[in-house]
Amino acid sequence: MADQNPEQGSLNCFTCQARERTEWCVLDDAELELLNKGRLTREYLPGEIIFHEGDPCRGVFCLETGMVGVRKTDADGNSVLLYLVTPGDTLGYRAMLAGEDYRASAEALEPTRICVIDVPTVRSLLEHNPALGLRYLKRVSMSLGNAEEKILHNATLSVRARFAHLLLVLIDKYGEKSSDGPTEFELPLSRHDLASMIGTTPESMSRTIKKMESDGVARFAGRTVHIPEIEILVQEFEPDHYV
Amino acid sequence: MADQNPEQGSLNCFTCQARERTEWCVLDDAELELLNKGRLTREYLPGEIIFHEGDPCRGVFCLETGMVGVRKTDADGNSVLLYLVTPGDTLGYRAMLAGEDYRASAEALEPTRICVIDVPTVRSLLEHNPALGLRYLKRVSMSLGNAEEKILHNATLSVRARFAHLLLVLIDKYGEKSSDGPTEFELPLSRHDLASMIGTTPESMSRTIKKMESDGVARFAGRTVHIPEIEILVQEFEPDHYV
DNA sequence: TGTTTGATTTGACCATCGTCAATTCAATTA
DNA sequence: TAATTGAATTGACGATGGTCAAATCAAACA
Repeated sequence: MADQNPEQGSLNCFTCQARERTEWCVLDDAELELLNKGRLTREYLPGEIIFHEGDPCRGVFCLETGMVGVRKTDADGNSVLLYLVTPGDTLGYRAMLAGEDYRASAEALEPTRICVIDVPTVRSLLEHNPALGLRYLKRVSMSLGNAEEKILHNATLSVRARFAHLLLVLIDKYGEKSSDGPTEFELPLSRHDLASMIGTTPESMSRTIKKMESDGVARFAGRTVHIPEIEILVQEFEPDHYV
Repeated sequence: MADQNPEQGSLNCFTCQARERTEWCVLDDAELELLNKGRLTREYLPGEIIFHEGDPCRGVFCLETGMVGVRKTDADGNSVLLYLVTPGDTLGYRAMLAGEDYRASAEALEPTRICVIDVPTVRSLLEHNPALGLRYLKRVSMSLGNAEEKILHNATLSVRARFAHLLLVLIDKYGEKSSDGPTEFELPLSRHDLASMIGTTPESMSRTIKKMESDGVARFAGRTVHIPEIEILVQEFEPDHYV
């Protein structure tokens, strides 16, 4: 794990660019001071583990730059990639709020700069500012809604439909927001990780991509994806969706 | 929907038997008064819908007696049964806390008695009592952890292993808590609903049950299940678990 | 430029599981 | 008791998608 490096990025919570996009936006100056004191900045290189499934919760992580993947692995080594965490997102709050050990692990997928806020600080802030709790409640509840949707999708949709859905989500997050017409964007993930996001194997992922190309739904060159018509992708996911 | 029936069950939040097991246990008398005022009791017969996916959130439901199933259904009519809600559980809080419409529907599976607390009341309580928010945070966060685990299980385990796991969960909730030796208990669900809890079809459910019987793992007579040795069931779910 | 290494793709195979249709079972009612 | 109804089971079939092994590709490096 790389050491703290105050040269780049913001020096503290007051000047942090990401703050307005995080839960902390509801804190007043005194509370920000507390937050800042309970804070420690860390840097990770791709592949480095931020926390492991089963580890006791160390606090809440605020991602400043880079990208983190949240994975859950079973005894046989099978795993799913549950979340991609990007700047402005918080990480590790589920375990903290549930009062549990981590039930998933977090790994840097790119060079990543993160602040860790220790458990007592977060707990104290939560106990004194109901608005912060409400913020987290909203976040966790929406996340639960998404997880439940994923359970339904995985149970009822084909690999191809799930992949179409994943592409739409990734476009929404990493691509330009043109709702129709041709779209081009960069996948932030390897084939292996794409596969584990939709609960399938790299082999099936490959074949699905190939089939989609031959059907003219999308073109893949390495991590670059070209989609001639977004609407076609939507119909892959919702067969009865009409324009 | 049956009308309010004050003859049976508790008359108000102060005398409610279930209260100590709910989030409301952190409220003081003044807050309980408010809760009680924002409350309305309803009764439902099996099959009756308490709320529908897409409906605007009406509040938080407290289950006093009976049982409710929370289902999520897609455009093609495929559905999964996400939760079984039993007395002392709360229902519908996810949508309320996320500030969303319901993203699943709730249906009475047995004759059921529920209190509804309207949105403004819950919101007011949450804004003034951080402890209540923390309670809900814990509940939603643990629920999210379980949902994420389910995503992993559905992606990596066979129907049979998932069913073994479901049986263990149901035994833990509805059976006697003997950790070893023979166990007998009543399934609270039809074959169809068992299937939709693990994301499969009634046909596959039937065949899985048949296979488990012929393997001596369990015996099924209608809704009565007899398990000669719990540990065998655990091994179905975790093949490398050792005694 | 050749080599190494890991990612990706392809091929071959087949197990699991979903689908559809028919049958059996069980509970309720005429 | 016979008839009705919906749930559960069984059979037959095939598609989807997983597994394993081999081949190919691409990036980093000597």
